[in-house]
Amino acid sequence: MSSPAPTSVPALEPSSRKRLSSEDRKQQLIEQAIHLFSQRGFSGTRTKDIAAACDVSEGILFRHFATKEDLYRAILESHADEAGSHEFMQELKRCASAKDDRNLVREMLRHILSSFRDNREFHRLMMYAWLEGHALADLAHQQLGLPVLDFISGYIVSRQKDGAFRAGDPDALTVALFAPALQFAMSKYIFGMAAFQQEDDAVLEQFTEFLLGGLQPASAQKKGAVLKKLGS
Amino acid sequence: MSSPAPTSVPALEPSSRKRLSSEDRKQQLIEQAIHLFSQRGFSGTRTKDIAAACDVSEGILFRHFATKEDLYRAILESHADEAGSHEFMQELKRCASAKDDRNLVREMLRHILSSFRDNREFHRLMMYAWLEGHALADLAHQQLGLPVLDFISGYIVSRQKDGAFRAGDPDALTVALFAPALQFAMSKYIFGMAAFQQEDDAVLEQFTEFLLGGLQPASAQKKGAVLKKLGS
DNA sequence: ATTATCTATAGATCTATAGATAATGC
DNA sequence: ATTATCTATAGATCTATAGATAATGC
Repeated sequence: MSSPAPTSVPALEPSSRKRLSSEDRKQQLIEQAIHLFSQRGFSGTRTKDIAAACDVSEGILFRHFATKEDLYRAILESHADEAGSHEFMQELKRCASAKDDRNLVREMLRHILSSFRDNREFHRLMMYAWLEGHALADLAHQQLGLPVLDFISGYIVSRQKDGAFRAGDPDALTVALFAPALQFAMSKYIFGMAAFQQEDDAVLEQFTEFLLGGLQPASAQKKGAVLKKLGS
Repeated sequence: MSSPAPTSVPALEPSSRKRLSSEDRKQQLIEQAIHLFSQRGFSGTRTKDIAAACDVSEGILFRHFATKEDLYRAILESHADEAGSHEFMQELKRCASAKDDRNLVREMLRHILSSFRDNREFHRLMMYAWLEGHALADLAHQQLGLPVLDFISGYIVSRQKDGAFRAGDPDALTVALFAPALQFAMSKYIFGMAAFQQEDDAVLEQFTEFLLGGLQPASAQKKGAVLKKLGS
C-alpha cells in the first residue's frame, strides 16, 4: 500500500476532456452508441457505458436524448435515409437498360458485400432491431431494401418475357439472387464465423457465374428438369 | 367497482399450481426460457418473467439454475445434440450415392425450411447467441451445421470430377446452395418480414430448379461466360 | 449570458440468497 | 423425512433527474 489510490482523481489529463458543441457531442454519442448497441444490443448496453465511451457523465447523455429509446431511434433514423444507394441504383438501371445481366448481377452482389464490409456495425444493429421487433427495422427495410428488391423483380419479369431468364416466380428468383451474397456477408461480417473468411472479390465472381447459370432458361441447358419430369 | 379486487388473492385456482418434480419443473423452466429468450434475447429477458411464466417464484428458478447464464447454457446444450438430422443425413447420403442431384438439393432445402418452421424459437435464440458472441452458438454450429456443409462440399467436388457440376470453389458453391432457403426461412420465420409469406413448398420447387441450373457446367449452357469472356 | 458539464441521488428494477412453510413419498 | 415451494430481502445496477459549477461566446 505504498501509493494509496486516491478515490476521486480525474482519470485523464484535463486537456483531453474537450467541451464540445451540442451538435458535436450529440453526434459523438450516436457514434459510440452505434458501436456499443451493435455489439450488445439495445438492452445489453448501459447508458453509463455510452457516456463513458464519450468521456462524459450520464447526465449529458440524457440532456441530448430524453430516453435511451430516443437515442436508439436517432441512430436508426440517421442511417435510414443515408443512402449511398443512389449511385448504386443508377448503376443498376444502366445495366438493366443495356440488358447486361452479368454486370447487373455483379453490381448487385458487389453492393451487398461492400455495404456489409463498410457498415458492419449498422447491419449488426439492424439485425438486433429485427430480432427485437423494432418498428424502425421495418421502416429501414422499406426505404433501403424494398426499392432494390422491386427493381430486380421487375427486371426479372422483363427478361423472362425476352426469353432470356427461366420461367418462375420473380419474387422467389429475386431472393435466390440476393441470398448468396447476403448469407456470405452476414456470416463473415455480422456473425464473424470462422468458416467464411474468403475474399469478397473471389466469392463475388463465383456467385455471379453461378447465379447467371441459375437464371438460364431450362431449354438452354443440356439436360435437366424436362427429362427428369418425364421420367418420374 | 362491485367486486373490489383483493390485493393478495392467489391469481389462479390453487388446483392449477401443481407441485412438479424437480426434473419436470426444470424442463418447464427451460421451455419457457426458450420462449422468452427467443423473443427478447438474453439481456432483454428477466428471470422474474421466466418464473412467472411457469407460475413459480424466482427462488425456484435459482434453485434449479445457479445463475441466469447457467439456464441459457442449459438451453443451448439441450438442443445442441438433439439432431433429428440423423435421418436427414441418411437421406442425403442415399441421394448422393445415387447421384440424384435434384432430390439431394430438394431434401437439403426441405430440411432447412422445415427446421426453421418447426423450431423458429430455437433459431431465433441461436441468432441472438451469434450476435452476442456466445461461445455455444459456435459450438452448435460445429455440431449441427458443419457436418452437413462439409458433406455437400464433398459431394460438389465429386460431381465436378464427373463433369456434372460447374467448376469453381466448392465452399462458395455450397454457400450458394444453402443461401436461398436460409435467407427465405430467416426472413419469414425469424424476422417475420411481411414480404416473405409465400408457401414453403412453392419456393422449395423454385429454388431447386434455380440451383440445379446454377450447378450446370458452363459448357452445358447455350451462351454465357465463355462468349462474354472472349468479348471483353 | 449562455450553455455544456459534473456530482449526487432518487426510484425502479434485477439477480441471487436465506430462512420459513407446505406438499409429497416412504 | 424429504424436497418443492414461497416470502422477504440484500446488494447491485440501471435509467433518469435536479441542482451546482465551469467553460465558452458575445
